[in-house]
Amino acid sequence: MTESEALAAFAALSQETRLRIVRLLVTAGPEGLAAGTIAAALDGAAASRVSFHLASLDRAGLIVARRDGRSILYSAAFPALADLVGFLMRDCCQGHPEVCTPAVAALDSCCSAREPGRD
Amino acid sequence: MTESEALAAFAALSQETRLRIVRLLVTAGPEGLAAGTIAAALDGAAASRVSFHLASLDRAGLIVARRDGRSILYSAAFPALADLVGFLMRDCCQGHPEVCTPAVAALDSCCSAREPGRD
DNA sequence: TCCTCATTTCAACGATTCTTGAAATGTGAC
DNA sequence: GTCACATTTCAAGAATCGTTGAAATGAGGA
Repeated sequence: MTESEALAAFAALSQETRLRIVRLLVTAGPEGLAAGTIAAALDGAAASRVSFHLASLDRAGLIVARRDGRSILYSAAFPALADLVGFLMRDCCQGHPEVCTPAVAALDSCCSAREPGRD
Repeated sequence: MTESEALAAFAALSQETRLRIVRLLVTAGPEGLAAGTIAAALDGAAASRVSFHLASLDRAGLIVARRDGRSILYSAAFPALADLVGFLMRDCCQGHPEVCTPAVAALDSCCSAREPGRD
């Protein structure tokens, strides 16, 4: 994870609609949700608006898209989220790395193996 | 951590200068660094510019300020960072919470006890 | 008290971002 | 092939944010 990638990721998460989408997809799990389902979950937000934000999250690498019939399913990019946490917390426990480092590593390995789709 | 607080935190982290400041303070540990030291570490950025971003990070709750003589020392707000991670990753491991939940909890407890200053 | 140093506040300009509605694309059903 | 549906693309307007330099604040030393 480079600084540019982290900046793009944080910028993506700093917008209300996008943060809600990411959290929705994080709890939805690897299966993901269709764009229309996401729009419906967001107080029936306009399709173009949701699409704009989904594209933004995809560009930031935080979500992954795959087509399923007429729908497009979006799911959280768990490895990217774990990387982002690692980027932010790296070296956070000066003098007590035995506490923090394993936690970051656990988050990373927890999520890195759980991505569906493109391998 | 509310959604508003998380949004403010991510917005704060989505700016290059601010992200560098936070990472600098995360690696600096609980002692923190003076505003002038931070400015010097940022390619000698203008004092007003650094001050603007420090104020922004402070408002977002990501850093803590304390006066030390003529200097003002800033340090990372480790508990807030851990909370932010928890907010983002909550319920991330559908079906395998035994991996992710302890990692989030470890990050949280790792950092929650290590804050200097205002108690 | 006066001076110097560290930092913050202020005002103004330039740049980027979000929303909306209409039109276009791509997919499956008849 | 045509229709209906799900989603994306496009253009335009309103709002928010970052940088800069100058002036103000606050703290310590002579």
